[in-house]
Amino acid sequence: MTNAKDDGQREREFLAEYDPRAFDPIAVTVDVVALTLRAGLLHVLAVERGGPPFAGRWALPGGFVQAGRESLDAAAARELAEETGLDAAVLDRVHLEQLGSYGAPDRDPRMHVVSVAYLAFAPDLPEAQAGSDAAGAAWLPLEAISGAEQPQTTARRPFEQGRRTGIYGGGTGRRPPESSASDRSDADAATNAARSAGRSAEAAASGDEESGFAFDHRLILADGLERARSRIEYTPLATAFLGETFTISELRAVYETVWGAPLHAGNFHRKVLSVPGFVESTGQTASRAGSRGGPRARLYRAGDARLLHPALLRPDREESVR
Amino acid sequence: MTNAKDDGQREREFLAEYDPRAFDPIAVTVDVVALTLRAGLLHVLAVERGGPPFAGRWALPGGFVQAGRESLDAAAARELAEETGLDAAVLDRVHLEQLGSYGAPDRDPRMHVVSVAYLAFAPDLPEAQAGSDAAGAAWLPLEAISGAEQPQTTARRPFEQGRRTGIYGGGTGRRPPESSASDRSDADAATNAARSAGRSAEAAASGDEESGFAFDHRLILADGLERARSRIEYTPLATAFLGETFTISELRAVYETVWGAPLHAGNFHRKVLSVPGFVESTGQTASRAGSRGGPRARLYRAGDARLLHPALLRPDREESVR
DNA sequence: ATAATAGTGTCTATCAGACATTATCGG
DNA sequence: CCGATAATGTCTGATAGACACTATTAT
Repeated sequence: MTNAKDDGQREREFLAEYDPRAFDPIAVTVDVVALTLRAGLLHVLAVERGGPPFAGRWALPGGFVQAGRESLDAAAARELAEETGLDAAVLDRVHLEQLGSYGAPDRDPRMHVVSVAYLAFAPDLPEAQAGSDAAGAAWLPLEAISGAEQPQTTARRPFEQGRRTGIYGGGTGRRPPESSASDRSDADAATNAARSAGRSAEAAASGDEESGFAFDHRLILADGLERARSRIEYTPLATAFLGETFTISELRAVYETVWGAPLHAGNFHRKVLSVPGFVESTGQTASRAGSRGGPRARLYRAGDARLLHPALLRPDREESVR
Repeated sequence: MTNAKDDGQREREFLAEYDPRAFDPIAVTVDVVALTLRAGLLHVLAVERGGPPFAGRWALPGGFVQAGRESLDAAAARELAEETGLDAAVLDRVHLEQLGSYGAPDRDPRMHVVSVAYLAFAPDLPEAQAGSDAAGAAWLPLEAISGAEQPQTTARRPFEQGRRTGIYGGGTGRRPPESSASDRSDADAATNAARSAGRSAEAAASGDEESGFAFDHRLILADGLERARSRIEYTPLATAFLGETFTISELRAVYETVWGAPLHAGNFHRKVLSVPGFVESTGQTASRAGSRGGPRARLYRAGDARLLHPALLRPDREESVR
């Protein structure tokens, strides 16, 4: 199929003449949705923009990809490191994966900017450090931002209201339809990348007034949260929110917080231990019990599975699925 | 938090002075992994490159995003339309979703190019039309390309070897370990976007000799295939490979071809009909039976579900999961 | 002592999958 | 007629979830 004549020659000539500036430029940035658990609440890393556009507004940590010098993954890791002030050792324990790309022409008022978004799961980290071009950085509790990106349940904090029973805490089995599934509920369980790009940015160039987020970062955040909820179903990544060792209860708290729904302690316990490779015992026991008593829990560490089989499926979303 | 003083004024001044060419450029392209079923085999749309780099090699259809004028989704749809020569009516029936972004600095010899990859599911379409900068376009049968991106089963064609029983065709239940899971098997079932970006392109700037694909398009294709296998588990998108109406057997053939494994006809039939919103009856019957006889099958069309609950899980991959 | 928790046992409805059966059609 | 297929029925093992119970700890 290929005329092998002197392709190499022609390619070299072509490249010598190639002018990278011969077209309208599009800038490429990475933005990171970095999630962590602090005091039983999901937090997202945010920076306060130091300069225009959107000076003074919150934004996801991120920045321009260094052309010709780094991959997208490397750029995301670099931005995350700059904004958290963490050394490589700690960053090794942070899970980082690509979320999706956002490229509406008007999502940045300066020019056409394509942002490759990343999703990070981090254990509880020290306070954030403001990077170079940011006025400040902080872990924002998600509840303080908006209610729209919360799960389909009305329960905001898992532990507050009357305890429900059952691993998926339904009591009577399935829960009532509740709010007539907003358009956001079409976010796919497996991947929601399809929704990510090129939507005619509702809140784009003007930022999102309600949340205070710059650009379309509130949309990216919402997609990241939905992805996080889905990821912990099929992967052991919930352990990335915890330390080296942890108890089953701590792991359950991760699920309850990310999903926003209480789970049945007993069933969850048995289920986690039954999934091969999810967690492995350390043989040790927590030095102290919980603040409200109870036996001291055994300690586990993350297993070697990269996928959960069978998966830990979320509470039924039957009605919100159509 | 925002000093509302004269932010608007400062933003306008800033934007007036902003120079989009003040930094090293990165080009942004979209590339489409367009899949279809022809004669019972998965085919991918490919173009033969008309000019350097990689002149004469196969590549995924794609091209540069038009700066400031189109979103990523729009660019992908445009490239797909150009390369297939289809009108908007037919393209409406093609499913298109974002797959992931690839941005290794050396993946294109010309300059740093970030490619946003898309995945398309299309019904059987007429022959492809070569676009402007392509020497030719064709639907390539996947088997002719390489074996590496095939599913974990050794079965290449579902219908060939001795028919296995059971919806997931195990006969004795679980299948033997088979090949010791290559590194590719870590591809996540829910989403494999994490693997997509910035890998230090093994076969990057030199293209992939074995497959004949330019750039890192063979990697993108492999990721697209894995995503396709996963997508039809949790979504009704398998119907996107079929016409307006279809029989359950035709739908089963889609699954068998994409997964590369035979399924049990009876169990599959019952399962599909039991998932709410997957398919809905047209009340009609196929005008003719299959080539080898049998009763005429009833015709269905795609239902209104966007997610399958419960999902149609793939045959057990227990051993390949760790 | 009281209350909450860790961990385990058990029961039931549901479901995946193995297997069987009947009716219908093409060759 | 023969063989393959569509569609349905039935059985079994596994599992999700409801519920109960014991032992252990903090307050």
